[in-house]
Amino acid sequence: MPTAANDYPPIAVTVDLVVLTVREEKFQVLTIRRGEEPFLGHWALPGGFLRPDEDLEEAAGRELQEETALSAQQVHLEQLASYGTPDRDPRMRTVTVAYLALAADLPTPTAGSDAAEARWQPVESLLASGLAFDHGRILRDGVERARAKLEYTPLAAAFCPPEFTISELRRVYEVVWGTELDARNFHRKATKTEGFVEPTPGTTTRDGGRPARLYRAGHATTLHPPLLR
Amino acid sequence: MPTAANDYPPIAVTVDLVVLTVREEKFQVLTIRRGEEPFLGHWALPGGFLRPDEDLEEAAGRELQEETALSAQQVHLEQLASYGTPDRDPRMRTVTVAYLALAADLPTPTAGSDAAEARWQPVESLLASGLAFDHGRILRDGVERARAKLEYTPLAAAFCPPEFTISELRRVYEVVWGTELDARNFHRKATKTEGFVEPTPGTTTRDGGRPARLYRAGHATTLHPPLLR
DNA sequence: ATAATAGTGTCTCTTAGACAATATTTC
DNA sequence: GAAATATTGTCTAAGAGACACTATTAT
Repeated sequence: MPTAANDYPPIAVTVDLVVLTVREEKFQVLTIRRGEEPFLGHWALPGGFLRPDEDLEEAAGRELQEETALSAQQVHLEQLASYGTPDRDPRMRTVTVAYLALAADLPTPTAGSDAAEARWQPVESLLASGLAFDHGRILRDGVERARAKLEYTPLAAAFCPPEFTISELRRVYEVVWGTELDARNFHRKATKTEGFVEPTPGTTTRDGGRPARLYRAGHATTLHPPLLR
Repeated sequence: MPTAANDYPPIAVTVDLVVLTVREEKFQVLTIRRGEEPFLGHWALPGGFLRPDEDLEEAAGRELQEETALSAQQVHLEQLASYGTPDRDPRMRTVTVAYLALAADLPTPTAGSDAAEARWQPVESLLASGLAFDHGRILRDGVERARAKLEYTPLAAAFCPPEFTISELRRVYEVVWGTELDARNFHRKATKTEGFVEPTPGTTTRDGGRPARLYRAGHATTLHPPLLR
């Protein structure tokens, strides 16, 4: 209930992105190398200021476009959480709204409009080596959100190209969860869970062996029953 | 990545609360009647400005204390989401971080430090009659979050007093979900799901009939298996 | 005794997980 | 044919939901 906005010093609002993908059989995140202090040379999550006339999700989509050349149509984008610890940025008081983006492993340039270096990095090693600001915590939260959502939503398909095989979908689960799944039981569950995947006429042999049917993402928003870890 | 904060006009950051409880067999939310324009006389969610030295959750806890005299120890408090549509407040640009609070039906004064009138209202009728600002959307998101979390977390106990019966726990599910559950099957699931509830030595007859064993909330953070709707 | 709520047992159906068997490719 | 992956089928154990039945209180 704003009553006296001027009583308080201004707070900068930023939007940060946790862009996740499955790449080379590893769960990876898009990082930017910082070109200035503080944390010069450290890796950080991409992000930037909220502009005066932008909605939050709009700002997230714009940053995504600027940093990855991925359009919001090609990725799943959802709000993750906000972070506002008073000293999270030593220069000024900032509150950041973090967004989670899940993308297929496209041949992404990963070259942003900034001169800053951009790179995909495996989530686990990056969490161990550390990130600028409180981005380690943000990444951890994003990874946990993604892992949890695979259980009860059809979101694994967001890590796949528009048409994919059941094996490709299964590998997403295996890489994101870090577990092994029985290919035969997974096949049955994925194809029988209402609205998870829908078959296309096509097949492919890109994974070797017998040709596999190609599927598209279904229309379900929730998996019944869930695919438990 | 803040580079030039002064390039942009200041944005006010507020914290709003969706405080939910089960009261008189209905799913209710704490509302405040607005004492000034805009939306004078309309119902709104409690909330206020983020102070210069406060973390987000700290501000949420403070507002909760001010509005309900409930301490953060007595309620479950978690971040819900942030809302920042440019015109969400006609007076100025604001971004609000909404928190979800789940409380037992204590004999709450519901009299805040403000002179504003505070009242518990049934969620459904309030969503139908409308709320100030975008608080209808925030409430809707909070209600949906609460409903979903009952499925796979032991959070229903947050709506109960420290010691409760299985029937009281079941009524939480029935009221929040708006469904009827089989008392016998529910009893078996609740008591057998690892870490959901743990028995105490006591019993009570406050619900009538045969004395019921009293339980406390268990230590689990996730229910295996989930209690599906 | 009757009403009310608590709690246990039983039965059936569905699903999960283990794993055998078959199908269709490439080399 | 051998190797690789896809897909279907079968078996067993566990959980969900329907519901009979027993237990313990108040009136």
